[in-house]
Amino acid sequence: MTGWEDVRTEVLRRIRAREWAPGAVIPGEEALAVEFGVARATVNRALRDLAEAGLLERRRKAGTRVAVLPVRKATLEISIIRQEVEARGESYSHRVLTQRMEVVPMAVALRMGVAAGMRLLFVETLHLAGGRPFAHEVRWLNPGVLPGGGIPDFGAVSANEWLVQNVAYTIGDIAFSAEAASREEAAALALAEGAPVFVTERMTWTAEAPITFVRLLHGPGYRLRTMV
Amino acid sequence: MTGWEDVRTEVLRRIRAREWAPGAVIPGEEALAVEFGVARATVNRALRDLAEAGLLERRRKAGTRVAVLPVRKATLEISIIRQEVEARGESYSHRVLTQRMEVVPMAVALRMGVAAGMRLLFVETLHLAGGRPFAHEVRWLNPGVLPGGGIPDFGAVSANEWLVQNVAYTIGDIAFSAEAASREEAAALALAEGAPVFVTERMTWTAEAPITFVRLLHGPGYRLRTMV
DNA sequence: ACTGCATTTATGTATAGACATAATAACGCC
DNA sequence: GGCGTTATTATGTCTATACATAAATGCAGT
Repeated sequence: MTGWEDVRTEVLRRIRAREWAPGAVIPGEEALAVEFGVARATVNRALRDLAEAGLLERRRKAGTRVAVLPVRKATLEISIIRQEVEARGESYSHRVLTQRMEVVPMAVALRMGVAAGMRLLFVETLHLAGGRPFAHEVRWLNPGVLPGGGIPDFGAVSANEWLVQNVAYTIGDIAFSAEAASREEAAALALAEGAPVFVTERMTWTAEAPITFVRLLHGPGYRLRTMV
Repeated sequence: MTGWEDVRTEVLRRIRAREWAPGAVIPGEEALAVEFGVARATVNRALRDLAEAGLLERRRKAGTRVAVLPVRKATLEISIIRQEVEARGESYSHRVLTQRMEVVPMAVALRMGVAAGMRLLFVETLHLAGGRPFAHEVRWLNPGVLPGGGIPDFGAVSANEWLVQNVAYTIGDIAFSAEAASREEAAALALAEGAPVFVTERMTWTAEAPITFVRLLHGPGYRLRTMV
């Protein structure tokens, strides 16, 4: 009955009820531990959790205070396209439209942090849900990171899925935006030119080298949702 | 030198190096604790952290295994528009275009979980960065949750900021999409009709009642970024 | 074989005590 | 008063131990 989640619930209640006002310092861990009749470590676990959620701000010596402007942190699950399609109950397939070594455009070279004029593997893929275009993907891939040296067969497994399973786990960053579809993009997705598309751009690194830059387009109707 | 973060680093290295293959069960906490010369609680902290990141899957009794398809979890910081504008070094201002009690459209009533035909407070706001339109906001607000009963002055503080600071902390969900701007939306944002707009829709609840439904539009050039 | 119960086991969590660390606050010096 | 040094203090983390809990496994009885 007195686990760290109970402590978190009670602290959350006090924040919501404004018993502890935004910006105010709340009692120390020691004091709360005594009050709730638990160990300090238990209070610590609860407060740390709330701090990670952005509701509390903690600093050594300064104590813990209720966040004035709680930065809401939403968590997105970036799933593999096949999973996403299959979760909708549709059958997934994909077609590789282009696959060749190509000189990277300046814009991509800058984002990937490689020298301008460098040749990287360029892969263009159309993802289909139930036979209809679902997403259009353009990807630049650093062949240096591919294990075995050879270029895998992206016709069998999609590039993203292959990378996730075969290249070391990575760090990266993602950006979302809305753009008007270019002529080529519109054609691939069976849309009118200039139609609004949802753009996901993902840059991925290992500790040392850039792995891949992906630009993924979804047509109208696509929604990216946060988890609860 | 042997903190939980060191343990996490080493475990992460083994996953990346495929010393522990995806899907494979890794040694138990006890064994790792002995190997690393730390307490089991320290190993637990490290493994729990990696599990939260989606790289490990843990089940009681079954043990800990390396995730086969690691669902990448990206975290977004949903900041207040004023902060976002000021972070760009531009001056923020906003204009309330409409504010009145209005019968909710069916679509909004369904999402908010209120009865069709109910009257809610409707607020339409234009957010400006450096005097230029930055975002267009449409909001339905449940007046029942407003403390004091009166309707606040959204001309002075923006609705979002006021709510964050004055209403109890809440739960909600967010969805993003790309749409074509309607005639009215385009006019508000000084865009051509049909231009692609980045749409953020946010639904917020307290434990009991719906608080607000927001539809926020950003014009071309807007990018939503994840944190590292 | 099959079903249901008991056993075993790995993770989940709680605890008291200790030391580490960062940052404020207090002090003393010029 | 202003500035640098030291003391204080709240959080951060580690340890050892204990018990809780979920779930897979094995056993027994039908």
